[in-house]
Amino acid sequence: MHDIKAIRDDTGAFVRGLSRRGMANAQSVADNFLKKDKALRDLLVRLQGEQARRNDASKLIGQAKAKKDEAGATALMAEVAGLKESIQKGEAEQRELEKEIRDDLSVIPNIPAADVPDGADESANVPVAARAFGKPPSINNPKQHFEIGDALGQMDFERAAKVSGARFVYLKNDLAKLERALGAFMLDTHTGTFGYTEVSPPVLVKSAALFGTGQLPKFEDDLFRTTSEDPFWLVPTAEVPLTNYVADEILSEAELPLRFTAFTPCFRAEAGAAGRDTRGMIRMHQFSKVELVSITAPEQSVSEHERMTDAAQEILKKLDLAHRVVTLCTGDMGFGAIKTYDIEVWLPGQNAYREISSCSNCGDFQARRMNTRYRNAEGKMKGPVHTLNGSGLAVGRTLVAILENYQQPDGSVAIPDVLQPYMGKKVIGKV
RNA sequence: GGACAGGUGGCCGAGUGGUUGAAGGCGCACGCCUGGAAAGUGUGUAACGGUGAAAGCCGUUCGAGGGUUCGAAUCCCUCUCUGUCCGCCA
Repeated sequence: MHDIKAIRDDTGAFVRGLSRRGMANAQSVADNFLKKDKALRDLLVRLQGEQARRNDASKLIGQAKAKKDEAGATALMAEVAGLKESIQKGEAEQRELEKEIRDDLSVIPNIPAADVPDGADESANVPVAARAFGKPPSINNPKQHFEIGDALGQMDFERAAKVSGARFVYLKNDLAKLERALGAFMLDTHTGTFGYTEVSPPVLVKSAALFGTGQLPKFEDDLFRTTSEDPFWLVPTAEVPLTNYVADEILSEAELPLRFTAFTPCFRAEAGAAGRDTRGMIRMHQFSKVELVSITAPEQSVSEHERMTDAAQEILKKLDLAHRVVTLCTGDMGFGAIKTYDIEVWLPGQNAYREISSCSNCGDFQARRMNTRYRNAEGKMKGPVHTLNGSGLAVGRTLVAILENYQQPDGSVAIPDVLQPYMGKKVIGKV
């Protein structure tokens, strides 16, 4: 959520930022805000003058009554009665205008950071050379993960379709255990090496939480929800409950940054993704993910973003999986982000790098929506915090990457060294 | 799901229609006192918005939203959250 004052004070920056995102009518969008903002402030000047007169008169009425000056009181009451209608009308107008501004504002995306490359879509994303890791392994006739899983008899899409429909899967035996092992390994790394606090959060949340992180109101179609009047929503990512943990709170500067990690299922309707990644586990309605969230002071967020990306990459490094990192261009970034790194892991079966993590700095955008602020040590209010989130990592896709990168000629799958203690074995074979 | 009790400033806690943005306490800041500290003592300590060069002035806010009234933290309605008990239950 943008600060209307920021739009007023530097309209040019607002328009340029939205234009870089590909919004064609950014200027008229800004003009609309300026017009409504002016109308609201003009209204407030008038309304507050009337309220001040009413308040003064009401105090005088109290004094007159205390002195038994009924005539004086009656005269004052008559004066205030005239103001009443005008004030009530003005207040209704004020509510209406404020709601309009908020509703308009709530669907405007964040402004990209200065160092984010311009571009319309993913083809304009820019690799971060210094973050590249490893080389794709040479594998003869590599199989895709669903072929491997099916041959092992431990990955069953047919039965999942019978029970739940498309985009669901049953994992069994060692593959089910591998998912659990990955979650534990990722959590242990983030808590042990990077100081994140492990959290087991709710995965059903109220609408306000999804507004806070920016999924609502604009992206309702991507979400699953309950049918109740006041619905619960299934979280599309643990970013939602982890970030909203601090919603409507005033934090103290000394406790920042806060770092949370959680291993949860995620639920996405994948509306509009028809025909994409229809085979295998790449794009599911339900998948598990280890999420990273940081709440920081504004001046900390840029370095925290690098640190968070380091933490996510560390998982892939320990698993010895080749990957690269790209800076998303303006046209490919999510709604709330000012800058995003995507981590893409090599999938031999697809002969391609595929996204396995996305780490975003959201600046104060979510903090404004959630109303999360902080005070300094002297107790002075410093304003909204910054928030960041990243996958550390998508567990389902990590499992896919392990199957495809560690596949053996005999159809078995070697278990990466760091996971062997969690799995209690070195190879996954046919049961 | 049912019953009852509650949501007041950074925290605790008074306050049931009138000069209350809110007593008192804690905490915090600054000063006095002290060799230094503690104790004691004095003063000050909300957010958001409007206006203004600034000082300041004005408005709004006592869980949220409506309403009654000249005037609401105080009365009415709706919602929400918390606590306790009952029911149900992994």
